[in-house]
Amino acid sequence: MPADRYHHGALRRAVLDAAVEAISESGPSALSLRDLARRAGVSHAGPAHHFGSKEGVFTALAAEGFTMLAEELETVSSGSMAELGVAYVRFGLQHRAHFEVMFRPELYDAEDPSVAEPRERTWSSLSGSARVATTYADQVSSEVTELGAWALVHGFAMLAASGAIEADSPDEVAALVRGAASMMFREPNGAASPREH
Amino acid sequence: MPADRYHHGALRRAVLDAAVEAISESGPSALSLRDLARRAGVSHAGPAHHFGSKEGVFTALAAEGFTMLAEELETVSSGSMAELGVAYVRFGLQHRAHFEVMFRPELYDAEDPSVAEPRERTWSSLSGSARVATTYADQVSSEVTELGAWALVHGFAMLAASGAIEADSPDEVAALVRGAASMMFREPNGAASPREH
DNA sequence: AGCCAGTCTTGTCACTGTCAAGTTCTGGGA
DNA sequence: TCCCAGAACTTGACAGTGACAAGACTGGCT
Repeated sequence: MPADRYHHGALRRAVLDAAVEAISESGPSALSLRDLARRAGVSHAGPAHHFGSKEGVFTALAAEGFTMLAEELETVSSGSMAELGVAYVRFGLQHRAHFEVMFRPELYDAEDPSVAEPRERTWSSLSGSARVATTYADQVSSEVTELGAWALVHGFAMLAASGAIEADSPDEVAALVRGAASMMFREPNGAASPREH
Repeated sequence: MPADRYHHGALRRAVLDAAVEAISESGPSALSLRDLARRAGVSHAGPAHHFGSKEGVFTALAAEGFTMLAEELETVSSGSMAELGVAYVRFGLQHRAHFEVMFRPELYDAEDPSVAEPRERTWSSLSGSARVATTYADQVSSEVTELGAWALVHGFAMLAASGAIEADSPDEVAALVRGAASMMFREPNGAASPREH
């Protein structure tokens, strides 16, 4: 459908894509509805009309992000904590724009069902795997292992996304995560573990 | 020094305190220089004049935050990874405003020496402790243990600060961190640190 | 006394998010 | 076929923002 029509017809997608682009360029705090409007070829109030407000745009982005992440984690059915962690971090690097919004809850409406539902799904993937991974050995409470798993993985993702970890490629970060996860959960250190000396 | 003088005399501190207050109320992205000016009892361009720009205010806050954190960690000389983690997370909860700015590098000039120097100090506290804690047992590379330690601790701090972890008191979070750290680093799970080495 | 570098103020600019009111389009009932 | 209710966008306006230039005040030095 041509861009010069009065009814854009695909404003929602156009705005969200523009938002991802804009956030990738200069972060979520620099996002401007008027800029989105320009990128989508629409009048300055178009985006706000469709999403209600700026917060509405962020909420839609967060919902989309959590949904993608949940699906991503659910395909990693190996049950290995290390592989789940790798997937989590990989997602953070691959969809940086979404990821940055998702974990900045003051930007959007975190209670909105479209966000809360997939967020619960990602959480149960992680905590479920952590529970299984430590059934064998430990006397630590399950709360500790589950939250510990999430914290480890989330910390890696945050540090990698903020540039605090200097790694040339996502694969390098993945190797780090794999190593740390198997260290914490005493999983067999698997094929991908770092080369031994 | 009276507040109605032309030369305020303590504008820097007044603005930074106002910033901490404002951020505690509604997050860093809602911070407005003009609001800081009002809180500090100063004309609308006062803060920007002193700090150069809004980024300058954030840079000063980040510098102050990393300095406090570095000193905090350096007093935890027990060498126990668990206790370092507790201190890290406790700092994040106690100085939430500073903490939120510190790990949002797009807000400030992360290369500024006033930020970079204390940031290096906190990092070496953490990685040093991680290195010691795993001297005994592991065959994992030191990069993995050091970054793993940081990620675990940072992840807890982020999740706690963003409200993702429901804990009634900082002490509860501290207990979680202690548990997860000793799980990962195989430290004795007791309250105190390993005295031998 | 005279000056001057710093400290803060005033005035203005382009830009932002939101809202109310207007315009244009779409689909479906008669 | 006509028409019209309402959805999809636009237009216009408002208060608020960060940045900058230019001015006003201050206190210390000679």
